[in-house]
Amino acid sequence: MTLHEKERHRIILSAVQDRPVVTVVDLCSLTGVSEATIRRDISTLHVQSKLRRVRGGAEAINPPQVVGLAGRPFAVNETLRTAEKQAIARAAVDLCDDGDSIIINGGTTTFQMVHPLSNRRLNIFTNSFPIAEHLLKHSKNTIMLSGGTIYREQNIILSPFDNDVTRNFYAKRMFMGAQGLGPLGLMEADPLLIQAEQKLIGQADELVILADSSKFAQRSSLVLCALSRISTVITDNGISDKEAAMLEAADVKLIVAQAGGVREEGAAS
Amino acid sequence: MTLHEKERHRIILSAVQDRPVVTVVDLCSLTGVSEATIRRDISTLHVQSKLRRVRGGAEAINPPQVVGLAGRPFAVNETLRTAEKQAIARAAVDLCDDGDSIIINGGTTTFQMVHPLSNRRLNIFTNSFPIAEHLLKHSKNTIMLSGGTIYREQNIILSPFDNDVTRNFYAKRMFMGAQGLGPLGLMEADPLLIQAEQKLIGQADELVILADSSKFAQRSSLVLCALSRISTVITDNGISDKEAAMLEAADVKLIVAQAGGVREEGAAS
DNA sequence: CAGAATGATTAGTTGTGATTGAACATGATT
DNA sequence: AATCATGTTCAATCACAACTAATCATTCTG
Repeated sequence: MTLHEKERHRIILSAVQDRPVVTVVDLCSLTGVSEATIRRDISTLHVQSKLRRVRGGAEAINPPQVVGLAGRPFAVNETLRTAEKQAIARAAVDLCDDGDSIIINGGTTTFQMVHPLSNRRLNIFTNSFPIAEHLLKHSKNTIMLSGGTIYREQNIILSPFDNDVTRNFYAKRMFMGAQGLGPLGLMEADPLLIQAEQKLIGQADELVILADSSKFAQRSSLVLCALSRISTVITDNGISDKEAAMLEAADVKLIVAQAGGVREEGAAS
Repeated sequence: MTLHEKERHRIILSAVQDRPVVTVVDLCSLTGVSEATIRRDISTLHVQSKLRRVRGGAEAINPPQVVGLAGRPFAVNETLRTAEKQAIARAAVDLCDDGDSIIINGGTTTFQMVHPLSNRRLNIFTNSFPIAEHLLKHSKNTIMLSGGTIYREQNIILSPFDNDVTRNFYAKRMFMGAQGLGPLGLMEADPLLIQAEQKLIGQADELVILADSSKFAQRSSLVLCALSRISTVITDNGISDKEAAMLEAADVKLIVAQAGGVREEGAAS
C-alpha cells in the first residue's frame, strides 16, 4: 500500500490527538508504511509544530492535561488490545469505497476506525459522540448523528423515541463491535443498547462485526441477533479452528486481520 | 477523448475539493488525458492559487492547518465582541434554575452560555455540536442532541426529516441568537436554518433572544418569527432608547447585561 | 499554414524501504 | 552504586521506485 505524504500526516495527527502518545510501530501498522517513513514524517510534523517528537513516537503538542477525565473517550478500556483492534478496524475500513454510506455503532473497537477513515470521504452515520467528534475534526467525511440523550458512561447517544433520522438512513454496511460472539449469535449486556442497535441493524444491507478473538470466549446474557444475520466477522489471528468452523457453518465471511496485512479465510453465500 | 483546458480545470478543482489529496494518476484516469497535461494544469492552477501543488498530485488550498482550526469552534467569529456576549450569556443562564429543561440553539453568542452552565445541573437540548461537546466535557448537565447531518461551517446539526427527539422534547425556555432584530421580528440569513429553528421554537414556552446591540442595526432577508413570539431579549447597554421602545411596544421583556452585573429595564406581560 | 496544445521519451530529482551500527533505556548482577 | 547484558530506538546509507521537468514529434484549432 502506498499512501501519500499528506494522507499519512493526516492519519498521524488523527492518531496523536487521540492518545497521549503514539509509538512508531503503532503508526506503522496504522498506515502500512515503513518505520523509516514514519520517523521522517514525525520529524517533518515536529518542525512544523504539529506535534512533539518523543522517543519511541510522538505526542500531541498541547499541554498534557487539557482534556479532562470525561474528555478522553473510553478512558479505561482504550488501552486493551489496541494493536489487534487497530488491525481489525483497518481491515473494516478497507472494505469501504469513497462515497459509500455506512453506519458505525459506538464502541472501543469501532472507534479505532476513525484513523484509517481520516483520509477518506464517506457518508457516516453513528450514534457515538466521540466517533462523530473525532471524524468531524480530523476528516472530511460527512457525519450524521442520531438524536437523543448522550449517555456519558458509554459515550453513546440513545433516544427513547423512534428517530426519523435513523429510520431514513440507508447504509451499505453497518459496523459494530460485540460483547461476545457464540453459536447463539451476537451477545450484548445492556438491554437499552440492544434496542437501539437492533433498530440500526435494520437500516443496513450487510452487518459487519468487529471482534477481537477474546470475544469468542465471552458470553453475555442477551442475544442481539443470530449469526445468520451477520455478513462478515473481522477478527485477529487468535481465533481457533473450531470458532472459525462455527462461523463458516453459519455462512459468515471471516476476515483475519493481522498487523501489517490481512489474511482472508472462509467463504460465504 | 479530448477535453478542453477549462473543462479539465473544472474537473481537477472539483476533485481536489472533494478529497484531501488527489494524485496525478487519479486525475489522469478521471479526465482521460496524459500525465504531462495534468501536470501542466496543476502548475497553472497552482500559480493561480486555485490549489496547492504537492508531490504526486495536488491538495485543496484551504486547509493549511486542519487540526488547530477545526478543533476550536467558530474560529473566525469567536473573538468578536466577546465581552458583551459573555455578559449576555451569563444573564441568560441566570434566568434558569437547576433542573430546568432548556433548548439552546447553536450560535456564537449562545455558545458563551457553556461557561456559566459548567457548574449547573440542567436538562439541555441543543442542535449545536460544539455546545454539546463542551458541556459534555466540562459540566454535569444532561445533554440531548438533535439528530441529523453535522454542517461544518455552522457547526450545527440539521435533519431534512422530522425528528422525533426534537418533537418530544418540551422546554421551559429556548435560547437563541439572531442575525438581526427589527420591527418585523427576528431575522435570519439561511433558509435551511430557519426551518430547523422554527421547529425548535414550537417546543418551548418562552423564547429568549440573545443579541448584542449591534444586531439591532443588522437586517437580513428572511424573517424567522414576529416580535410578539419573543418573550425576552437580552442585550448590552449599546441599545438605543428607540430600539428599547420598539421591544416594549411588542410586549417583550428587555434585559440589559453589562460586564459585572445586570440592569433590568422595561416590563412585560 | 501557423500557432498552440497534447502525448511520448528521456534524463534528473526526490521519496521510500531495508540494512547497518551507534545511542539509549531497562533490569539484573556483583 | 557501578557495571554489564539485552532489547529497543535512532540516524545514516544505499538501492530502487516514483515523480518531475525538459525536449521533441504529433495532432488539433483557427
